[in-house]
Amino acid sequence: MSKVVVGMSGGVDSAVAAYLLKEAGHEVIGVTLRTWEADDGSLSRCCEINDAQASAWKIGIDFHSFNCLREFREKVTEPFICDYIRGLTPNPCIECNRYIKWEKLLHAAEVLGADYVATGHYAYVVKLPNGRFSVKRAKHAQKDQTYMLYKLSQEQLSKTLMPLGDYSKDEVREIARKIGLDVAEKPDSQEICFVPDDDYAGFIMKNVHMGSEGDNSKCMPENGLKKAFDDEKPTHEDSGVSGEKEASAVECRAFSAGNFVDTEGNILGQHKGIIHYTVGQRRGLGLPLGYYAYVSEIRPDTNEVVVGKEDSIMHKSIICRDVNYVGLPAMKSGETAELFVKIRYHHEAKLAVAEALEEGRVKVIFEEAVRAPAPGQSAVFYDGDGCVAGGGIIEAAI
RNA sequence: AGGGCUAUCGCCAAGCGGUAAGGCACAGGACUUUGACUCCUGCAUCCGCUGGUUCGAAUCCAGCUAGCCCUG
Repeated sequence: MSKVVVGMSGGVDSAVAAYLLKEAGHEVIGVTLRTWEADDGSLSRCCEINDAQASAWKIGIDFHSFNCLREFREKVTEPFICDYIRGLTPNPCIECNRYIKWEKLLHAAEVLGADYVATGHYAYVVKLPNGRFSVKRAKHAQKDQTYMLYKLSQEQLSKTLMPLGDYSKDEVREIARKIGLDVAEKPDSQEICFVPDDDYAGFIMKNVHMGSEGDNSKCMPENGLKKAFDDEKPTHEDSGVSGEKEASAVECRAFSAGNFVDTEGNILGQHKGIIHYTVGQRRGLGLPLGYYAYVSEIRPDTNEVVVGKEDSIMHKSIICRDVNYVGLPAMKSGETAELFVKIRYHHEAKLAVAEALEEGRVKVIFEEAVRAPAPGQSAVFYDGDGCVAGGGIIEAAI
């Protein structure tokens, strides 16, 4: 039997996962990662240590907590803020899984002498005939959690167990009740774990460090912003100027009011600042145009939010970058594959053809136009055996 | 200064004497391990103001006020 570190968030799923592994005869150690603690002392919903520890106690396993406060800020929170400032729509859970949960859990496993890490995801880790590891949707899962896991490395997946693959949520709660876990009826988590009040824009305002004495160039997260801007600009390729100065200008504007414009450039009204919007958004625009108006594009360089009718957010193809290959060996430039692609967590995967481009990019052409692909979100590719790859959406076309 | 037109929910807008459609916006809820989308519900006892005609007016009449257009 193996020694397994189980990442325990404080919720039912991970607690039951720990229980099942113990029942299967493994030596199990519960670990909670301290990721985020707000000013008022409240914890992120992903690291409720007291609940996790209580569950571990009940199950009868060792328990440790690891401090990841700094890493979480550097890898999740600050990039999250920077992305919004750049007019993107980040998905912090995906970054967290790759750079915090798995990385720190594996580190914990190393420290504690464990062979595997385990989580409470409703999914399977599978080893394919081609020798690669992939994550596959659980049969009974009403929700497919593999979308959030596409960025995991082969190394990480090779050491991962997901014991809940064969269970439904109801069964998991039933088990939790049976063994007397206090968290058995705890509601499912929702919203961003470090933004419990569902006000992500408020979170950004609170956690961005505004410069003092009129020094606008300092309104940025403590660090990480420079780095974020050194990456190529995703939607506006060659604006010529680059570097910190421009970055600061763009960034400060992201908090200021600007114009809503239509595709012809007509001014339709005033927006509250770029960070409040995401591509595909309809509510909260305050534009009484007589028809449903959606955000079709966010332009950080001019501080404009482009708005249009539904057809303006329908796109037949997208370009992704930093594609991570999971079940599929890395595609060579020019190579194509017919796959199913999901451009957001909810929603079905849609039939598409992926064509590998240069520099880890992939162009995805859908059979039918998809609704509101948002730069910053991820496109995850699937075939019959689960997740084959995925990447960040740079831009939509057509 | 004269002539004409218009004034109905935050915006647009039906209504044409019988007791206020609709769309957008907005609010609340459902859904939801990201942001969104979607879905459901709510949203003018009152029709620029003041009088008048009528059993009865937002709808007809008069005056006033405001805006728009034309003329000098």
